[in-house]
Amino acid sequence: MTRWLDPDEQQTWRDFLAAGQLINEALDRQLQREAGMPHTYYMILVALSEAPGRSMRMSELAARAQSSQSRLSHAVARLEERGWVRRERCPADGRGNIAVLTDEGFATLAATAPGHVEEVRRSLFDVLTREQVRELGAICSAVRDTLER
Amino acid sequence: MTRWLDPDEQQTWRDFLAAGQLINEALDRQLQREAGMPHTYYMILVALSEAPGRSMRMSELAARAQSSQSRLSHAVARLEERGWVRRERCPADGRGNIAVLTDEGFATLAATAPGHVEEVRRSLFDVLTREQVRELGAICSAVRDTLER
DNA sequence: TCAGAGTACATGAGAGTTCAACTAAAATGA
DNA sequence: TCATTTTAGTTGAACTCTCATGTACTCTGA
Repeated sequence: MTRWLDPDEQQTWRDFLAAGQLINEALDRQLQREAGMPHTYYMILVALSEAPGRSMRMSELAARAQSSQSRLSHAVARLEERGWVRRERCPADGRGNIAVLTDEGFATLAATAPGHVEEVRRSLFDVLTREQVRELGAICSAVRDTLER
Repeated sequence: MTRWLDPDEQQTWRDFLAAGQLINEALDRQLQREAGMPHTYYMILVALSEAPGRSMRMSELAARAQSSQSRLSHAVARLEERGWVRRERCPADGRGNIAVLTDEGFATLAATAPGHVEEVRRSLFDVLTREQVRELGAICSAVRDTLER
């Protein structure tokens, strides 16, 4: 038997979907405007910028940037065209590729980060109380732990 | 001055993004598998199914299904090809179009809903305590109220 | 009553995503 | 050692989304 959502759950679910979408749209619009890239590309640059040598194997990068391999592959191809990332063959594993954040890529990131953080605050943190932020953290981390296997 | 995220906020933000994406991916995969449509299309069918006469003006439908007008227009075109939705001219306003859920569309929805709800529970509600669900509801509704203007 | 502004929706191009191949290089193991 | 399997990554096609633009209709006010 299907366990349908009761009215409260329905409401929560719809608010959850709406909130998530509103935030993602705000992020995408802001980054598209300021840096001409979608949020998924931004996450890739961030992940690279935090890696030692600002470089990472493609598959690890996909995991860190929450991207599928295929998506990452296409995305890095675009980022490479813009000169923000470069690909090198992996010496240790002939199958591997290493994505490297270029200086230009890093500069773009540095220039874009403040506006992005501002948008993140505006759309999420400024809306919530400290307590709610804490709760949200616990909730999302629980979801993540469960769904990430 | 940029108000950077402190480490806790960083963690919350990343968990938030990851959780949202995991849930959306789970939804999309499930619906693609079971009904051959993305979640956005499903939301359109749901909105229509709840409207009087299972029909709605395009612009109102866009609002209810959290879609841009353009996206909705493309989506309804596809749904029409599959015979799940039909478009009629609006008698009261020559500019308007009315989207109508067909019987086939309704049947598809009815057939798909149980599996979808199951997925929603698996990815969100079953993961959280009652209390967390309550908190999440308040949080998302606050975000929604703020970002929807 | 009619010109101009605004609204409703569609459409086409460009960009991103997904999915299913496909290539090439390890790893496995008999 | 060699055939098989697994892993890493890319690619192309089909699809969706966004953005800008276009078309048709309605509303407004002089």
